[in-house]
This record gives sequence, C-alpha cells and structure tokens, in this order.
Amino acid sequence: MRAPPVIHSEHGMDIYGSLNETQRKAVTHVQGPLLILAGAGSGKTRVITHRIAYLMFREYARPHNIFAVTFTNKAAEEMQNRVSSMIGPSGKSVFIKTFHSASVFILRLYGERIGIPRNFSIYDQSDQESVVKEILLRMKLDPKKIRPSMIVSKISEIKDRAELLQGANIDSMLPKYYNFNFTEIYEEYHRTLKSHNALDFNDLLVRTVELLQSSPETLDVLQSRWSHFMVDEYQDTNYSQYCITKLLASRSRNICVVGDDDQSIYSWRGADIRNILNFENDYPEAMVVTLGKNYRSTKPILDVATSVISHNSMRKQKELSTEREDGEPAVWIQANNEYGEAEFVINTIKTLKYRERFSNRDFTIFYRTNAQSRIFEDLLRRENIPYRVIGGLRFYDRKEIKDILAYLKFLSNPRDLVSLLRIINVPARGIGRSTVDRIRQIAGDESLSEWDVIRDTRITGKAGKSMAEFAEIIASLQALNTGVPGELPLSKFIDRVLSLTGYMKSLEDEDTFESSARIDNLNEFINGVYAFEMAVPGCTLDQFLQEISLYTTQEDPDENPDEAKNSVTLMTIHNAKGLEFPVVFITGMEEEIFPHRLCTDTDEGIEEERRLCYVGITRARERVYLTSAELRRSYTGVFHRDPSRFLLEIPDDLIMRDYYTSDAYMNPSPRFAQGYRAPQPARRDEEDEIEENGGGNGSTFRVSETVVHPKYGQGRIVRIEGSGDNCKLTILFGASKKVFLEKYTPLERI
DNA sequence: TACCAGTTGGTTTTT
DNA sequence: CCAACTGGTA
Repeated sequence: MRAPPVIHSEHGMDIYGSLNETQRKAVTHVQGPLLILAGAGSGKTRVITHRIAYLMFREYARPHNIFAVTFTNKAAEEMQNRVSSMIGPSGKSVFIKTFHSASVFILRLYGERIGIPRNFSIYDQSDQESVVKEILLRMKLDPKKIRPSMIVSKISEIKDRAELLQGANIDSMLPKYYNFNFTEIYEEYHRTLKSHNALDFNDLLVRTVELLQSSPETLDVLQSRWSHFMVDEYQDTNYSQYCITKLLASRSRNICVVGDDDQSIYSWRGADIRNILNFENDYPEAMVVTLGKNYRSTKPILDVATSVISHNSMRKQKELSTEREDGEPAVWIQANNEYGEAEFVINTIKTLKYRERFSNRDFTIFYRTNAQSRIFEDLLRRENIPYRVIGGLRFYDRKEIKDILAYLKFLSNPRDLVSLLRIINVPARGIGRSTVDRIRQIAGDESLSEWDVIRDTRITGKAGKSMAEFAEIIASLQALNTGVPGELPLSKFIDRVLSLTGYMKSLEDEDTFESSARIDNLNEFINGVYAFEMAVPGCTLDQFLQEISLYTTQEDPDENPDEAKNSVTLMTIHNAKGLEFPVVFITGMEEEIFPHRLCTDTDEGIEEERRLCYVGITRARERVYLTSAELRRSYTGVFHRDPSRFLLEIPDDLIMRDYYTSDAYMNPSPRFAQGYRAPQPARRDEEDEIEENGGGNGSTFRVSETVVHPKYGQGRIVRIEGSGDNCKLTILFGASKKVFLEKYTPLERI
C-alpha cells in the first residue's frame, strides 16, 4: 500500500490553481448549503471532484464522510474514478452512488426496522408486469384490454409523485375515467410484492424516505456518518430523492446541489424542477454560484443550442459564453428517407476520419427512441466500422442471463415467486403447468410459501418425484451458499448453480450456434461476477444481486470485445446527459419523432423535448449535424415527415442547410412486396440442390451465400429447409444463428 | 408436457 | 417487423 498524503496536497494545490474564479468559489465554499447552477459544459464534474478533494485536503471531511449521488451508474463510476485519480486510493471510500443504489445500501443496513428483510429482491419492469398480469387474471380482468405495462407505469408514476408521501390517497391521484378498480390492483400488487419479499425501483426510494422519517435512530446514525452531501443533476430529482437528501443533510446543512434547469429531461419520471428552483427557499442561507462559461463547444454550436432553448418560456434566463470563437457551422441535412439519413451519417464519419484527425471514438449518433438505432447499426456493420450501442438491447434482458439471475434471486430469497416460476422447469424437468398450478393452489389454501409446498413431499407420483429432485438441487445449493464471506467465491458458486441445476448441460446438449452463444454469455456473466468479487472482496450473494439489479444499462460485454475502445457510440439522447463528443449527429429531427408525438399535447411536453434537443446539441465539442428524413418507414407503413419545429426555430444564418438523396435500394415492406410479387412459378425442387449442404431447395438463395438482413446485418446462409412459402433459412451472423421464413425476410444479396 | 405454426398487437425517454 | 401469446398436435 502506498501512502497518499503527499499526493493529496500537491494535486490539490495544482488543480485548484487551474480553476476559474467562479469554479473556485464553488469548490471552496464547503460550510453550509451551496447551489451551483452549472450550464452545459461548464466544468460541473470538475467542480464536484475538486470540491471533494478540497474537503479532504483542507481536512473538512474524511473520505467516508462524503456522500455524493448522481443519476446513472455510468456517471457514478466516472466520478469515482476521477476522484480516485485526484486523491489516490482513499477515493474509493468516498460514498459515490446513484440514488437507487444509495437507497439499497441504506435499506440493507436498516430496512429491517420497517419490516424489510436484508435479502429483499429487486423487481424490474418485467417482474412487475408478471405480478400485475396474474393479479388481473385473478380479478377476472382481461390483460389484453388493460395492459399490465400500463398498470405498472401508473403504479410507478403514483409512487414518483410527491402527493403519495404527503399522505394523499390513491384514488385522488387517478384519472377519473378508469372503469376498473385501480386502487384494488395497486393494493394487491403491494401485498404480492410484500409476500415475495420484493421491492420495485420506486419502492427503493419511497421506502428509504419512510425509514428516515419513521426511525430517528436510523437518521441519527446516518447523519453522524455523513457530514457533506453532493447531489448531481439536481434538476432531475423527484420528491423522494429530494426528501432523502433533505433529511440526511438536515443536521449538517452542508449540502451542495448542482444542476441546470435547461437540462431537465426526466419530468416523466417524476422529476420536479421545483426542487432546484426552490433550493434557496429551503436553505435561505445558501450561496449560489452560476457557472456560465462553457469549456466544451465552439461558438457556432453554442449559438445553435441557445437559439433552440431560448424558445422555452419556463426557464431561468441565462447566457453561456465560450472562448472558442471559431468553429465549423452546424449543419442540417434533409435526407430523402431514413436510409439516406443513415447513409449520410456514415459517409460523413468516413470522410471526417479520412480528411481530418477524427477517429471512431469521436463520433456519436443520437436518436430519440431506441428503435431508431437499427439502420445505423446496419450500415456501420456493413462498412466494418466498430460501434457500441449504449442502453439498447440489454445484456441482462437475455434469456440465459435472466434465468441464472432468477436462480440466484430465488436462492437468496425463497419467497421470490416470480423467479421461482421462471426457473422451476428450466431446464425442462417435468414440472409443467398443471403441477405448478397444484403447488400454488396448496400454498394459497394453507398459507404456505410455494417453496414450502415443494419441499413438502406430499405430492406423489411422477410430478412429485420431479419436484423432490428440484427441491434437493435447490437445498444443496442453499447449503453451499452459506453467506460466510470467502467460503466459496461467488463466481465459483454460480458455476455450481449452472452445473447442479443441469442448466449448462442442457445448453451443451442442444449444441447449436444459439446455445453456444448462450454459453458464451453465461461465461461472460461469470467473468463479470469475478470482477465484482475482486472489487468487493467477501461480498455476499445478496449484496451482489442488489447491485446487479440496478445495473440496467450496462453495455453488452460481448458486442465488440476488441474494438470497444475505439468505436462509434450510439445512444438515445437521454443516455447522453453528462457526456461529450467531438462530433455529434442528432438524427430523426422530425415532427412526431422529435418532438415525439406523445409529447406534443402540452406546452410542458414540448418544452421538455426542446430541452432534450438542447442537451443533445450541447454534447458536441467540434461539430454538430442535425438530420431529418422526408420519408420514414415504420412497421405500419411509409410516411411523409415534416422537419422538426426545433430545426425551424434555428435562424438561417446559424445553420447550413443541405439535402442528401440516397438512390440505394430500399426494401419494400413485406405487405407491399406480397401485393406486387408476380405469381411464383412452380419450384424446380430437384434441379439446383446442393446435397452436401442439407439440400437447399425451393429457395431463391443458396447455402453458404452471404446476405444482408435489415436488423442483423451481414450473415451467411448455413441451412435451407422447406420450399415455397414455407422455406426456412438458417443464417449465421457472427456467433449467433437465426432462422427466418424466407417470405417474410427482406434479404439482400451481396 | 413440449413443441409448433399461426395470430396479434405494439409505437418514448430509464433507475 | 418482431416478440409474445395461443391453440393445436405429438
């Protein structure tokens, strides 16, 4: 271990000197409340990290006395790294987390005081939906008419709102037109989660507030633990988050919040802009510092951003200045269709790489909705340009990963019924629907848990035997998971889970490309666990699960393992907050898409979309390209698109407008193709067969031919089965294999 | 109980 | 276009 004290002071002094005057004021104001209004690119993260270093250097606080929260795991990680690189290894003991993981931390330690066992499960949206779906069925409501996802988002919305914690009753928070008993569903949902010993994402925050409010001892312990508080992105806090920080900081009053009302983009998640606007009312003695100097973008970029945001009426008037007077003008490209848009973006990337100093990692492509990423992925793949998608398809959404997590969650928390139902017959072990129904029936009748019934040997016969085997596997795994740190490392334990349950074997037996891809993913998962184990020595299964359940947007670890470091980045604008890139493309700048059609009803909705646009533009350091398409295809047809009102709000002299037309072939939609396809001549079934390749027949394709799929990109045909309309093509994309029905798949030959 | 072929419905952003 | 569900069959 290297002793850090000398490094502290030297670094502290050195960096302190490089701050501008307002930044310095913010860094050195360490006693009492502080509001930092930090415009885009004004060095906000620098200020936060320097402030932490300053607190320690001047001995106002020790690392473990500092509490800092951000919104995303990525931002928290980034901040932890930057703090560590400034103050050395002790940076690790600064408490830097997301609101949700800070809440989990508190609930794990003290939740028992309000009846939350330490090993609670965290339910994500799909877990929530399966709970709600069962409730609807039980209440004889049709899940097709009343969609579980809609109920879940309503439940979540209610828990995000301030009224709930202020004691309002549920009915008063509902729209009037519901023709079903929402409150009953709401209450049954919470009874169910309680019996599963599970919390959803909102509960993590709400229950933490409840704990802090109802248990003075808990509040006291935590107030003694932390003396200095920092909250990043304060404009995006909701009421629970506001309460948590307010309660914790109420003794020391050393609370520093950082935010920018122009970058508030989460009101749909309950974020309440009043939290930042009213900070000075909450803390009349607060000092306010405004960081108005932008160190990121060139003037042309900043001018465009300003011209857009100035159309919002509900904002604090402010100006951002920059010293980077020169720079390329912003560009608006109107493409003929979405394919042309993508082509323009990829061509521009290639050109800038070739003619200038840019490399892949300098580019980012933003879009409003995740579904828009596909066409860019396609073209990037076709051009062999490495890319990574942030937050799109989630690693943790994959079947095999959800399965292993369900095993682990159930082992940690045997009351977690959602997980039990997921794994009880995976791999198939002869416990089918009817058996499961019987188990649940008995459990309900005798108020036992389902796991109690399974362990009980009263069900006999074939099903009983399978159940006894399952019970034995689970029991032996539970015995292995002693919870004693260091006894059996977590990664080894998970290995045992995969082997003892037969999960790994069933994949090995399957022996297809797909199953081997799943095995790879599981190994990747175990690698991740191993890394976690190293970072948190002696961690328990409970601890691991609660961390991992919050890690929802981690990028796909096996996407581009070698090239990940120098890849083009694709993400939604929501994911882009806090980041910066030399070259930014904001795509799909069309009415109905951006602003999204569901947001155009109210002025508030439009203004939030406009802030989102502002966030997007201000990510750019050197260049910004705004693109729109005149025609865009959705799964329901091809539609004409008007340019986004945000584009029209930019004065002509601030943006260079141009057009781009792609004459590349656009695959017609299947419906269109079917309508116009000439009648198929009788197939010459036997003539062009390639026997050794499995007898490709009845297809217009040949085995081993290379084709391009609109979603998966380039692949090779490895098998052809059936003929005519039933012709199935098996195509290999990289490591994974997919089967398509030829008539529904618009494939292009290479 | 497991697997299949056919049908249906869905369009936002995320911890 | 695709995932998730349904109802039928082996």
